[in-house]
Amino acid sequence: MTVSLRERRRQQTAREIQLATLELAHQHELENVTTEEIAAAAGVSTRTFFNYFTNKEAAAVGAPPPFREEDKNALAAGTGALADDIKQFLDRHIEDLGKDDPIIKMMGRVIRSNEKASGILEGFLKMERDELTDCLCKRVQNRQTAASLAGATTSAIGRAIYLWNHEPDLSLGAALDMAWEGLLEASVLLTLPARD
Amino acid sequence: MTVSLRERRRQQTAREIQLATLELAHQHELENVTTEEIAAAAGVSTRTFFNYFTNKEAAAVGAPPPFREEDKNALAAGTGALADDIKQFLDRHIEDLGKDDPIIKMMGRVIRSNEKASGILEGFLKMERDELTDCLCKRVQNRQTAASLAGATTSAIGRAIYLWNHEPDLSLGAALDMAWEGLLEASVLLTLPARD
DNA sequence: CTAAAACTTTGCATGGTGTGCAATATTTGC
DNA sequence: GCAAATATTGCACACCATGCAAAGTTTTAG
Repeated sequence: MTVSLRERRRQQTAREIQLATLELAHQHELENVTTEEIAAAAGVSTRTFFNYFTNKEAAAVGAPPPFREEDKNALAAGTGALADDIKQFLDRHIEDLGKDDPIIKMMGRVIRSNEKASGILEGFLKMERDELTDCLCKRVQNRQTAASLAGATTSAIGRAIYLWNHEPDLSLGAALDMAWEGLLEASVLLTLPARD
Repeated sequence: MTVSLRERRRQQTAREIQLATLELAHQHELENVTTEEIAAAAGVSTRTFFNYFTNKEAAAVGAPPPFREEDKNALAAGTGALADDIKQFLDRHIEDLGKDDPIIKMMGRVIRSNEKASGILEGFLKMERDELTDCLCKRVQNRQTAASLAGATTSAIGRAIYLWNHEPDLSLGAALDMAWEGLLEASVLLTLPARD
């Protein structure tokens, strides 16, 4: 077997704790929920809760799905227009995110109302941004350019999730398309010499 | 007088607490410093510390200088190329930031090693981003475009501060120029139909 | 100038947070 | 099965953050 029973149980417990955290946070706001309540809801001791997550905000955020190696390689080695290759990369990643649909929706609410949680997410996003910057450095020479592209790209994901959370009838993919259009139009405007 | 004695003393105390926090954090890492130590170093009681800031991370971040109303108005009403008007806006803001030079340098270190602190800063930055988005909505029709521009702009500030913190011989203004160049080049690359 | 109103500082009590440690229980590889 | 590795748990402890009430300071107005 590829993963041991132990490993699977660990993942399982971590997920149960995250779900318990998000559900309680959804009902009472995370700040009004104690770690004790979360642990009880997840069926573990308080101490075990802290063996999995250092605090309830980290439990709410969990471990966001990472970029796929294959997608990163495809982006770094791509030969199409840069914008198209990045968009394809984003589409693939958004697809992965969509699989955790309910978790992400609940998380969105928590993060908008909890600074500590948003800081923890920001930490993950920063790592992703750096990862993407390194990857894009293989397509563009200047590191600042790569960093700017990576920043624009990850914040498009952020805006897409925001839109999707606030517009009930929008699919995650459609929200990404809107955010992406906005990014492309912004790029055009920034390169324009004179006003509209 | 424009501000009362009370108000001036409040600002003063807040600043003393922030400085005490940053100095202690600089020596021992913020997480190893207790609120009690910070309060003692700032010459106030622990309870008073909490009357000013809800936690030590907030004390480290303090209250970042806001955008100037005049600059926002100039940007919203500007008639030059959008890129030029935004750059001018940024230059003015960076000038304000430069006035708190030592504070920002110390803060940078704290924020890079403390998730809670970076979440609090992220909260301020989000407010600035939203402010800028509203402002740019007067120059561009599509809100997603404005949001994308605002995101790219504020993250250029972030990258400039990062560069300035890591390259000893770089002025804050020069760092902004580098980050800005990166953004412009990224914009060109995103609008290019085929590969370089 | 003074007295009441408004606000600030402080100590104390209290309950939640997060870690180290040691005992107990479970899984794994042999 | 059994020993090694890993997980879970209770307990103790230090720190964090808030409410409250008493004491002190600044402001305002007569």
